[in-house]
Amino acid sequence: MSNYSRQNNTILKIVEAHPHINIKEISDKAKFKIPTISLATIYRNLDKLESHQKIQRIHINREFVLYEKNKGPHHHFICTKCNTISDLYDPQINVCTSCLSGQHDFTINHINMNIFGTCKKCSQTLSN
Amino acid sequence: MSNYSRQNNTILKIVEAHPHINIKEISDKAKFKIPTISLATIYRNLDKLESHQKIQRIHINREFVLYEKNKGPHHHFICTKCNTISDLYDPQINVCTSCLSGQHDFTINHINMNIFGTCKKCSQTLSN
DNA sequence: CTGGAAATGATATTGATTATCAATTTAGGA
DNA sequence: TCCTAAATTGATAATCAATATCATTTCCAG
Repeated sequence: MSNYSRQNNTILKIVEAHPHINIKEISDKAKFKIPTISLATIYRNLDKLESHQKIQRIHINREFVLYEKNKGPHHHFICTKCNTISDLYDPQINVCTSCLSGQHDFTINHINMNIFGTCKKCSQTLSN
Repeated sequence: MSNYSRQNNTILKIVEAHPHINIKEISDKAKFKIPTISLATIYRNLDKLESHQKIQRIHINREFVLYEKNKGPHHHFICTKCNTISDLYDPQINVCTSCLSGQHDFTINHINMNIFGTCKKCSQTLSN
């Protein structure tokens, strides 16, 4: 029993098929599969998929809103030259966050970390 | 020689006087000082102050855009119950970030970390 | 089947931010 | 002090992502 509509399944598959994807790209790909799909339906289903924890919405400085499939806790590196985004699962981060929660009088639900810099490829290209 | 306009100085003082402040509050306070000030002027000067590194703009999950005076590198804890924002200068974070930059093949320019959770006060209130 | 709930598509609306442009202010040299 | 060019401002229009509305369609449980 698929509790989800065709539109919903289509959108989920699209998000799952790309490491990070924005609304425009989701919309284009969804309309290729279902030409009549409405933008409102896309927003609605992205919201639903997120609240059902099938996908995650990530925000990079207001400029970018991207979706990715739920990969569990991780962080992002953004190259400010080529705008490439990489996932970071560095265990050091977890060590760090457990330190934090021990040192402060608050309980942590989740941590959102964006690391901005220059990727290896762009560093090499720039040294011309 | 103040290279800055009255509007600019007024806006800077307002931002400096509050730990974290949003556009609406800035606008209200600025209009109290300069009733004819335009919203466009506020946006323009906030942009200018940010590019001159007098203030920093922080983004909390697209919902909130806040301004704060330039306090150097730090991070934010957001209580999801009362929406209070606290600055974090934890040295562990710096240790962590230098680890990161050593372990990956990218150079870090800056790190944006938002920690979401429940503050002490709200934790106590909730245990009723 | 059938009726009510849920989801959709089309479109209008909202709200934050940016763009435009004429009018005003500012700073510096004659 | 006066004058001009550049910078800034205020008012307003335009943009754009996201949300709201609502009639229509789809989906199931009975």
